[in-house]
This record gives sequence, structure tokens and C-alpha cells, in this order.
Amino acid sequence: MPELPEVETVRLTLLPRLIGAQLKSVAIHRADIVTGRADATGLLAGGRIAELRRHGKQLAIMTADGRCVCVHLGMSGSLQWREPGTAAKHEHVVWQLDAGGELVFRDPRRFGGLWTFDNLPSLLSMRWGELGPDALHMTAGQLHDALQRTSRAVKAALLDQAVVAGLGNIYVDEVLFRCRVHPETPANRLDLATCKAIAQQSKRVLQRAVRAGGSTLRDFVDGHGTEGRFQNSHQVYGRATLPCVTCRATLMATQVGGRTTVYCPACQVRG
DNA sequence: CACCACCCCTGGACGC
DNA sequence: TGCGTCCAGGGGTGGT
Repeated sequence: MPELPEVETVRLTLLPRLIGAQLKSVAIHRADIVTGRADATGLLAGGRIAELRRHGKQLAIMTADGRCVCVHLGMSGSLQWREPGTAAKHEHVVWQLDAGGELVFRDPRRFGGLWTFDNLPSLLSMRWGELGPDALHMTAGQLHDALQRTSRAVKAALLDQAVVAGLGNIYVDEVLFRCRVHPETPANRLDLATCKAIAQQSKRVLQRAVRAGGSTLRDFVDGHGTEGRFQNSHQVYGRATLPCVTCRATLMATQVGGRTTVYCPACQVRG
């Protein structure tokens, strides 16, 4: 479920608990969700957390000695701090913190996982190097260049993490609606001004979602187990057959790039 | 390259 | 209450 705002919400809510904390030990309940060293060393045991970094939908826990673990939440993953002693199902990795409490990686569907690296440059080159610019920091020029190179539907292109990192099915629909761009418009038919609008609206919507603690549709929770509130501000996602908030036309649902897509047939016109 | 079907896996909603 | 079906925010692969 988590897209950029949900991952950033997890990062922000975990920061005060984790920065400076030592990972005393780690319990690995499912090693097969780990890529790389699925042992105590790979999973940062003994290290002191120096930084939590995010790129797109991925999070990295970095220790002062340079090791890092990249966390990808997939559809159903969560990374949560909690008091010890309340284990639940699907908790694959649990770290014990010297400051008290535990850090838990849980993922029922197991579409997410952990990737271990000896150092940050390895993470950046081997994993994050495949990603486009982070959606909160991309420029209109970067977006325009990437979209010019493909004739795919703009929605499919924006979901491609190599084009821009962080947008998922919910926020792409919200952004395209706010820009009045039809989701099936060929990406290379968008001019610079439209790309500028998409870049600006992306940042605006994502930042507002972060301020609202993300969107909870089913089971997203932040680093403390609290649900998000931005689902109340969705204008198209999940609103198929309901009236458009601006023109009252009936919102349509269709499939684009294999994903359910909701848009306003009156407001969103093809380039 | 673009698109598609299909796979990974669990669980919630809904119909009977 | 149970059971079957469909659906879901994330990815990837191999075939056409």
C-alpha cells in the first residue's frame, strides 16, 4: 500500500525513537524476505542508528559504522516501534533497542522485504541507482525529459519508478486529476508546461499527504501504529461512479497499465 | 520498446 | 457460520 507519503510518514515517526539508538540484537523469523546477508551482521546488530533516509517508496536504516538495510514495504509491509512483548503474525524481523522497545518489520503478503548493504555507496549504486528522481525533489525538466522518451500512457509512465520514484496508484490518479490530464495521454505528447504542472502538483499532493500522516485504505500504519488521514482528501481514488468534486460529472473507472484508474471524463482531456 | 498474462502472498468484503 | 469469489496500495518475469 505504501507510496511516498506513507513511507515518509514512517520515517518521520520513527526518527525520534531510532536516531542514536543501538540495535542490540535481531531476531530473524523469516530469512527469505532478506536479500543479501540474512544474518545479525547484515541486519545491523550491534550498530548505532545514525540516519533514516528515503528515496521514493524505499527507506534505509543506516548505522554509524556505515552498514545499511533498505526497507521496501511492498503492499502490506510496516516498520514499527513498539514496547516489547506484543508479537503478532507475520513479524519477519524484530530488532531489540538499547533504549528500550523493539523495531518490527512485518509484512503479511511478503511483497516487500529487506536488502542489506555494507555501505551506502553499495545501496545507491546497486539499488537506488535504478530509480528516477524522488518525486518530492524532481524538476519539471527531469520529468519532461523522461516522459519525452516514451509513448506509454502517462499514468503507466508515472507509475514506473525509473521515471520518478515515489508515486503509486493512488497519488498518480490524484495528481493527474488535479492537472486535468487524461491518464491515457501518451507521455511524449505532454509539453513542458504540463510536465511543470505535474511536477508541481505531485509535490503539493505528496506534501499534503505527508502532513496528514499518509493514506490508510486498509492497513497502513506509521512508525507508532497510527493510521493516516489523507484518504479523506482523495478527490478521485476510490470515488468511481461518484460525482466529480469540481464539475459533478460521474467519475469513471478503467484499467491503465493493468491498474484500476479513476478519472473525470469531463475535466481530464487528452493532450 | 510496449503490452499482456501471470506470478509472488494474505486477508478483507461480499454473495450465497 | 462457513465457503467461494473477487479485489487490493508493491514489485517482477517471460512471451508476443
